Amino acid sequence: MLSKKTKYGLKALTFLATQEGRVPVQISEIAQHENISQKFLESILLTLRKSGLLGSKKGKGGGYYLIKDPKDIPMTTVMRVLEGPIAMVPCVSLNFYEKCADCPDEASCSVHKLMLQVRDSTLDVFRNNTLADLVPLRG
Amino acid sequence: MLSKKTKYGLKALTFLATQEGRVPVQISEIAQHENISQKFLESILLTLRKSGLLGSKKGKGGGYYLIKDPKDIPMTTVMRVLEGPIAMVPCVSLNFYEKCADCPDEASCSVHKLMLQVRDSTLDVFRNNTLADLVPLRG
DNA sequence: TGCTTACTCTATTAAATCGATAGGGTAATA
DNA sequence: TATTACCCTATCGATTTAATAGAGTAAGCA
Repeated sequence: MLSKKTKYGLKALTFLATQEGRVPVQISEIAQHENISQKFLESILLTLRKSGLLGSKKGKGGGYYLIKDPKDIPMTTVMRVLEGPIAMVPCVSLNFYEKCADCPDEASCSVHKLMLQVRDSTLDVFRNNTLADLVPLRG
Repeated sequence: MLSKKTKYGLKALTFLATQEGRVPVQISEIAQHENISQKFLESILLTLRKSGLLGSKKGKGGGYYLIKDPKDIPMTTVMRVLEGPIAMVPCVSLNFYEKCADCPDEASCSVHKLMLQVRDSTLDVFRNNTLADLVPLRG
């Protein structure tokens, strides 16, 4: 299951990507527009800022804004920041690898074999999408 | 994350698929061979039996056995029984569809758009694998 | 019949995670 | 210097997960 944190984070990023230029947008505006609990969104935007995807400006006229062009933000990066590992099992994770305690041999593990394929296909999707691809075309 | 329930279930099914014929295998034997808590495995095997993937035999010489040929058991079925929805979000699920409470329009939802692609690619993997494909070749 | 084996089912538990909320702190700006 | 709006910590209830305990029941065999 995709966590609400990730879901809200994606929506917030998409919303910021639709803004003209890099004008700071207030948390309250994003929260209202996307139907998100404002306080919860605060912590999510904080995470995104710390990861380098967003910048922030304090005081009047402040808010959050994208640092890079949406076209240059691959979904692999976004997903790893928000959701963590892309793989369903640590033993097939590229960035969060961990050996299974119970499994004596990865090469002959049926779960490993299957989950490797899932990881690769999911990774393909995220690599082929940038934040710009998520923005709906305006009619 | 893949739950341990699914992980253990997959290992148990794979183990049963390596057995000659349809001889019942005791829970204790599977648990021991795959390093799984026996009691936990019990409940998993029960689920698999109720879903029609496994048969069971009580009393002496009893145990669990595959009902169908491993080649005829697609991973989509197995995953849905053990893990539930394949989609990461209910609004793109084929078998467990549910509308998002917060999202006014799926067609213009960035999360929906992305997760649809992930679902399709993951589904491809599961459709192209049967239980037989998970069994390691014996050297 | 009676004993053993091994599956069946319910209940309980501890731990972890999730989603949300509360409330004060602090930096920047007009 | 007052206001705005981000920053940070703590807490909380609900849910889920993984595991455990223990009693019940059907099947086979002597």
